[in-house]
Amino acid sequence: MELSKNFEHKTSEDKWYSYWNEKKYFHSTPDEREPYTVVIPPPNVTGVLHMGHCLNNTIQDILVRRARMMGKNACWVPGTDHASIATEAKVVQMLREKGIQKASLSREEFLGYAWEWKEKYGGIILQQLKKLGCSLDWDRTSFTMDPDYYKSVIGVFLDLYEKGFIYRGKRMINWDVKAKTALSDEEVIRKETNQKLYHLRYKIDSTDEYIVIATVRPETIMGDTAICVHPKDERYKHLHGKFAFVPLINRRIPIITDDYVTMDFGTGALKVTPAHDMNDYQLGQKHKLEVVDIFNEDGTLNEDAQIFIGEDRFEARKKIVLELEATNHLIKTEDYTSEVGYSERTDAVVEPRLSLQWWVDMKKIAGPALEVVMNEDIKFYPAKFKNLYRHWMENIKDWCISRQLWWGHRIPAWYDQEGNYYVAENETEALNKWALKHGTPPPSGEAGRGLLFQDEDCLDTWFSSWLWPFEVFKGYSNPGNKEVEYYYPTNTLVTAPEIIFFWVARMIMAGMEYKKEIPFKEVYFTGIVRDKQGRKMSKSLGNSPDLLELIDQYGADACRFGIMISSPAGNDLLWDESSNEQGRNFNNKLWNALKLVKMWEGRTKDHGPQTTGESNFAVEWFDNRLNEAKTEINQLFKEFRLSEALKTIYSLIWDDFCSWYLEWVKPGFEQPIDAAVYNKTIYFFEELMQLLHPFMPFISEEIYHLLKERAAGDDITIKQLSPAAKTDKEVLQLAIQLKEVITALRDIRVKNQIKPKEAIKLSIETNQQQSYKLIESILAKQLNAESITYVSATVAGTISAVIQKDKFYIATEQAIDTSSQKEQLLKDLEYLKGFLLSVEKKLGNERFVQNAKQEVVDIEKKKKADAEAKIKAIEESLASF
RNA sequence: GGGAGCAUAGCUCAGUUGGUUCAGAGCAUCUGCCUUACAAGCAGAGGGUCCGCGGUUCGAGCCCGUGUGCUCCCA
Repeated sequence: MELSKNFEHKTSEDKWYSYWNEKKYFHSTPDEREPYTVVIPPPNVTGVLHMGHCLNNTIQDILVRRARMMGKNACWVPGTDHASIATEAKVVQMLREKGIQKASLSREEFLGYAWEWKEKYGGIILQQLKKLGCSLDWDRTSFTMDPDYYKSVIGVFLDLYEKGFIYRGKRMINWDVKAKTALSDEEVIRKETNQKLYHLRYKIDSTDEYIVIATVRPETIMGDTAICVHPKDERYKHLHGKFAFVPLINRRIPIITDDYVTMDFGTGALKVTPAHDMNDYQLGQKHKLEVVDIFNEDGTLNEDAQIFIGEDRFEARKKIVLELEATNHLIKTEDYTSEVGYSERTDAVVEPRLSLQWWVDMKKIAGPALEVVMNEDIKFYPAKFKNLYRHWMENIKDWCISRQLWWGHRIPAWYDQEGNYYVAENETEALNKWALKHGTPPPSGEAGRGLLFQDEDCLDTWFSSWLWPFEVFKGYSNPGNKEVEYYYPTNTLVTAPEIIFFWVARMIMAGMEYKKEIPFKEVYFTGIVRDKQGRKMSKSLGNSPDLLELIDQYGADACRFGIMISSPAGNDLLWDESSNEQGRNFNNKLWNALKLVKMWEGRTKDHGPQTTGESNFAVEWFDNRLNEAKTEINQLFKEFRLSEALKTIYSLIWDDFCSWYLEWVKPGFEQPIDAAVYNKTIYFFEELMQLLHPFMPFISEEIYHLLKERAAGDDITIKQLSPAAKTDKEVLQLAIQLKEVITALRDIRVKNQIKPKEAIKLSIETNQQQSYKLIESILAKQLNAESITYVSATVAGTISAVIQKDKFYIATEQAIDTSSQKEQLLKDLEYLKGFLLSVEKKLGNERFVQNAKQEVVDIEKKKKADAEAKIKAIEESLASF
């Protein structure tokens, strides 16, 4: 069969992915084998694949595919989460484009549109994972709002409420004015922002004096209910207990003292706005200050502001500054940088807001989750994240779980007219609780209707995704079922460190609370994908390439290679498109090696002229080298050093297999190849493809099938890796020596400008002639030597070289440039003498000989002997000039 | 303000109880090759005060202290 010039990734990818799927290779059912379970970090339904997904999912696929090839029952569960804020924003936008206002719709109508949107777009990202080659069990695709899953989320809420772990409370929360919902602390991104610090003066009551405060938020002065100074601040001592007037609205507010105030910041006088600042709120509670909330939920000013009613907060800021200036209240303006909170999803500046929300009391649930990480029941890779985790867990704050959104799990709480609430599975249950409280029989049918109304809010998305590791197996909705018993705890969680608190910590809490067992045995934290300049890839910067385009251009295997080769374990990676080129080039290399081997297929011959030492040694060596590499790779996988494992495989294939082995066994032009060597070569190639398969699944499957005819079902995806065999150190060592000799003598050829086509006559002066006999014909072929002879003295009129302890003489037609040789030998000699000196010094040091381990001393002695032998050889060579 | 991490070749990084000829790899660079698998390639080469300073040790890229620079997380 004629092979194409290059590997054609497009046809190969489609062909093999659908083949694997048809064969159900990725589908898992419980059996007697050991399970290897991975649940995908559910991508957000609104998302499309980006480089972070590429890294994260490639890693998972590598682990899963390798487990599948090592006798495990591998199960990788796909799915998505409902992403309440992001999805609701998308749906609202879609409606707006259709000319529909959300406010004009009922909750049911809105949810109808939302589901429609989810059905249409929500699966895109999962389809994209197929393009990447991910071996997910598609029959298990889960969604956090699937009916059973939904019920479980509600069930968990009820249970935690019953246990007293959930409460409702009025507290300061992060308010997203765009999405009009509360956010948890983790959903707020702090960014350095350039601002202005305005110095404003407030008139003191009954005097002509003023007090000057500094603020970045002049638009909130209408919410001021005090001015606070440090009790020891001499500048303000005479004002203690007095009152000041808020400019423009003339509210009379007290001047209070608290050592919370930093004297040397601003003017040392702080305006206190309890409704609109976290710290001011606490100060307000301590001093029992009035709370004046001047904002609407969309960030515009309300009637309590008295002025600029209906204006947006930032518009109001501009206008009030002008007004303050006009009325002579603005003293000066300074540039100032500080951190401002932005909504993770909408990028709106977060408004601190006093609000009644639902909370999880984290101190009650976090304990066991800290324990299992600290004692390494759950192992973190890299381990440095343990510290971060501990710090957060030990300073844990309550979790605000209510969101003022419709898309999500609706909070199962019902209110009566008197403001009492009843947490229950459904309205009937709530009515029962209401009846119990009021000492009446539960109303039925029409009588109960309209009596209670359900909480309008829904739950934080993470309140559903923290159940993911067991609920994808219905571990809560159908406890003790066969699947969850088999697959849980899962094995490896692969995720980004930025969601360690959002998700990882909370999954551990949920696992410990509801399964009394860890949710996963190890967590592998990937790095962040950055661009060449080290900037995080993001939509707003526009520095994130389109992954599907890259796959189209380079192929999925090349993209997987590109991201993995530049990804040191657990560290951020600087990704550059050129790494995909490296992947594509590697594909090309593999393809060409295949073409070479296939050329031999019709030309095998039993005991042909190629059955010589060269092939035997080459085969024996590569067999050992392969097993040596397998052992290394096993170890690297144990330590999650996947990038290193890929580098090892890359070098094994490119350098050892292609550059050395194939050249050593390659027959002359149109010459036959020994059948035994050919079969061994096919076997080696297969083994290499198996090692490579988890990293580059498509081309490895393709080549596996082109190497020879395969029986039905003989596919690399499910072929089991054979264990690493013991290696013969002598063979490996001899090959290293052989390669060194070839490289050094090639260097001499280049330096003496001997044309590649020009044959040389090689003489070797050595005391290990037996070893050279084994590799003689390889040497001859690799160096284009027409003859190799063994000598016991210098050969006159040749180029000489000293490699290790042996001397080599190259006879050529060309004139010899002895000066450069001599120069090189002198340089080597000088280095060796210096080296010898340092070794002798070490050995002459009594304390070294006494203190160092015996093997270290022995090594030094060997170094000394080797150096002396080599010096002798060089000196002899030099003498012959 | 609190905590964590990093600093090794032009770039990205290995360097695993301190001890081989230990100063490495890949990419990039340079030189020579269109050698019948591969120019997306082959052969070869150059390149580093292991951030500065001090200490421990027979011995430090590795351990300790300190300074500098950078990054991240939390307030």
